[in-house]
Amino acid sequence: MKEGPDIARVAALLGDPARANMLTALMGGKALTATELAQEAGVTPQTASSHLAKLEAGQIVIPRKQGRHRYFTLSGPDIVEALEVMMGIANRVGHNRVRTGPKDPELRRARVCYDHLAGDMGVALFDGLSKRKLIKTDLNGVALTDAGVDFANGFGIDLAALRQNRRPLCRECLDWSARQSHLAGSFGAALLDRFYDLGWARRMSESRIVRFSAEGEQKFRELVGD
Amino acid sequence: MKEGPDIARVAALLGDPARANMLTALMGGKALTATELAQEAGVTPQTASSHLAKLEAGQIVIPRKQGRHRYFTLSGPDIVEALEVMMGIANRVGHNRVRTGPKDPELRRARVCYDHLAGDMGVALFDGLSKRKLIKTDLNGVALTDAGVDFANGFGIDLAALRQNRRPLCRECLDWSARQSHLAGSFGAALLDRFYDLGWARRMSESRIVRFSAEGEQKFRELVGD
DNA sequence: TTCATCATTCGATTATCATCGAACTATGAA
DNA sequence: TTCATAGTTCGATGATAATCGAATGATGAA
Repeated sequence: MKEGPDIARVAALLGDPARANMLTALMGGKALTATELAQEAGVTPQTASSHLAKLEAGQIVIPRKQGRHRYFTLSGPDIVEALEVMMGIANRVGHNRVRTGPKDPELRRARVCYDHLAGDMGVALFDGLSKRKLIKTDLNGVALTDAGVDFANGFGIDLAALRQNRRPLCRECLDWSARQSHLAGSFGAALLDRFYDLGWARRMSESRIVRFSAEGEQKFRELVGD
Repeated sequence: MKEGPDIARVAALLGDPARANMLTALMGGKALTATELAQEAGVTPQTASSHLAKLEAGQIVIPRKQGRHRYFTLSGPDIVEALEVMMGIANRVGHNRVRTGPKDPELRRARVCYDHLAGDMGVALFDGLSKRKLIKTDLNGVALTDAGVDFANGFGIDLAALRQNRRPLCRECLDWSARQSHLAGSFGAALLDRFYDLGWARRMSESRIVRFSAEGEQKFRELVGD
């Protein structure tokens, strides 16, 4: 006992409902102000301020001052990873929130998972790219095929730039709502960016929902080979 | 807000020091009894029982009754993953436990990370296999090379059997003590098993420490090309 | 059966912490 | 300057939950 790093301190910081709501909101990838986070968490600004001070002291979030606002972001990809894993666990053991709001169906359909597409359409994307043999999955994980490289270039994705990053190009990410994998990694993020740029989809404000336009969805269906 | 699975409930279960200590102990891979876990956590049996009831209700651990003992194990690999990620975060932000016991140096040298080798020697293994080009790391992660496959067969590892499993063969796992990657996945686990079988090393009881014999260490050094 | 050990339940205590009202500071706009 | 908004600090309140002593049930050993 008394071995190693202190998990409890980190876990306790994620273990309060108000803080968990804030962090989940920050998984959207956008920096949010203290008041926005207070609303997300459903608490008063005073309470939110106290929570944010704790999260900041624990180096879970990083504040950035701009004018009279303070914008908060998650302190690193490891935080995202931790939240993702815990969502997977919570989903597996059936720890869903008591009230599932009206936004729930849309969320399960298409949402942003920090920077890539998740939900049913995220899973469809993964399956579609696999079926078209643009990505392949083996025991070592997911990888882009030669055909996939050609596709990426044709689709307007600069693979060379992505490779600059230390981050893996392709990564599986367990989708808590669909119980299947969707595509993460820098390639997954780049795909979603292209969907935005092409006008196929856009982020709903104040939410993780990704809404596709009619044409956008049709193009998407063609892409995944439906 | 009010979207998705309830992270907070899971995180709160991991967020108590006593429970975190218990779970860390279970990362050793062995099933432990309630009293053993009470000792690990540094609390009385009554308190431990209360914690274990909570963990069981939250499906974080699974009890198995045997005689008058109750043996507990982690409920799935996702729990291990969550604990690992949180250790990484805790280490990054410097949340180490206040008292670092006398076992600390040995732990940092060689310990079991659920089922594979971690610590300095775990990192040395990863580096050694890379240098000998038995494994390779690219943007898609770690993979066994052709030479690596030959090596595994010669070393007494049944890759065909490992492939039965859905689990990835090779996986990087961030070592919290060395701040570098060591080798996880079913191949990583199989390697450690062989070290045990060959008598190179053995598990210390009541701890995650892996202790190498003198000859064992020498063989290990040859293996990693020192 | 009798005894010892493992584990749980109950009850009481204690400490921690989330919460919010009120007051205060800081920044920007008019 | 004056006003409005963003955010924090302080203090009080209330609820939750961790802890352990004592008692109870359950299993195996003698």
